[in-house]
Amino acid sequence: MALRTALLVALLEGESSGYDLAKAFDTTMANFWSATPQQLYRELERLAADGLVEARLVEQERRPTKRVFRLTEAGENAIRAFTRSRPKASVIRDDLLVQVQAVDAGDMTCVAGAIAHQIDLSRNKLARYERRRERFLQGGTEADFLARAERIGPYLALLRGIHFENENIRWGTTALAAIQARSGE
Amino acid sequence: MALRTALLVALLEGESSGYDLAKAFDTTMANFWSATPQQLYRELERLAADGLVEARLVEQERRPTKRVFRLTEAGENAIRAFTRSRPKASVIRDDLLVQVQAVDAGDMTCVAGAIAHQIDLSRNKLARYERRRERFLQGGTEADFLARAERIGPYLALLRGIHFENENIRWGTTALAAIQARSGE
DNA sequence: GGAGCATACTCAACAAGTTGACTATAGGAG
DNA sequence: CTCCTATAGTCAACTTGTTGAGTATGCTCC
Repeated sequence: MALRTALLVALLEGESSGYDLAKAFDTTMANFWSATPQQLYRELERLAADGLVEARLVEQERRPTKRVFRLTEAGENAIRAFTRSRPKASVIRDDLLVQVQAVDAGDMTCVAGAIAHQIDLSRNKLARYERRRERFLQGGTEADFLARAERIGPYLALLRGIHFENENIRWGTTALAAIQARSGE
Repeated sequence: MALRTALLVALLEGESSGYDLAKAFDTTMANFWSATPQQLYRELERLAADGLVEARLVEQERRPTKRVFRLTEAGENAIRAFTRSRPKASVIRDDLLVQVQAVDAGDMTCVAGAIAHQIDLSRNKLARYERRRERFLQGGTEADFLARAERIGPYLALLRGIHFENENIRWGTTALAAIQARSGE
């Protein structure tokens, strides 16, 4: 039942269609919540049935009609209630780390390749995050932003993504060097 | 089908019962793979049915008899094959970050409490990881260990956990300060 | 003018993960 | 002598998450 709240929280950014949410999830929430589009559509149905979101049809000029969803008051209350609950322990499942754990019994070259690839992905993510961060800050300092902005949650969550990807790159570099030294290339 | 490989990799440490694996998962794999005991028992059944692990009963002195599982050659081959496959994108689901994203529309004091709690947990984990690290190094340097150890995978995976928890603490401290400054104390 | 791509979904089937209750043995606390 | 804890599991029901296919509109590219 936790995808529910992740979806509700995503709708804090304003009303949005399932399709848009699916994309937004990829960019803004992907750091701390993964979900496929199918999950979102299904859960939005349920949220609407439970009255936490409201749907309305929007006809568009040169595109298919879409259904946009908006938080109801009940939805906002659910978010408040959620922030008062103890967060469940986070879930992580990372194939790459399983490969690393098994590296000595496996194919070192391939695992090294996988780490290198991961470093690349992290660099790209980091670049996107930094751009997003600059849009938040608009030339000011972080301290300024945190003191004055209307909402700081999305910025703080983004900051975590930045820290995370930085660490990914740092760790990856160390691990890659160690494995390459081993496999004797 | 990826819990399979995580389990096989856990069995690289030596034969072990489902119960032991459940605990080992908590300490050594929990950094990058979460699973409940029930999942492990069920998956071990399947692995045994598929011939990737072998089970045997071990009677004990003052405890219930247990079934210990050991990798078969087929299991070792499966691990090798896995390290050659492209790792699937990692999955993360973190309630705490959802709360942070929603902090402006929620209960700031509670979210701050949740972050503080998380920092505590991370410090504890970190302490445990550092102790494990020292057992690996046995007084030597990291470079030495990485050059000479029989297996470096478990150490590198542990290192990632250490980096991760360090970052957790650093980010949490920043986020906590920002939120507390906001909620006005 | 057909192929592919982006938008905007729906449906069905299956796989994976979670929860709670239950069975047993044995040790120690009070 | 009962309760609590740790070991060592099993079973069933349920919820979530994943995958693949299918529908429909309209744009652009060649």
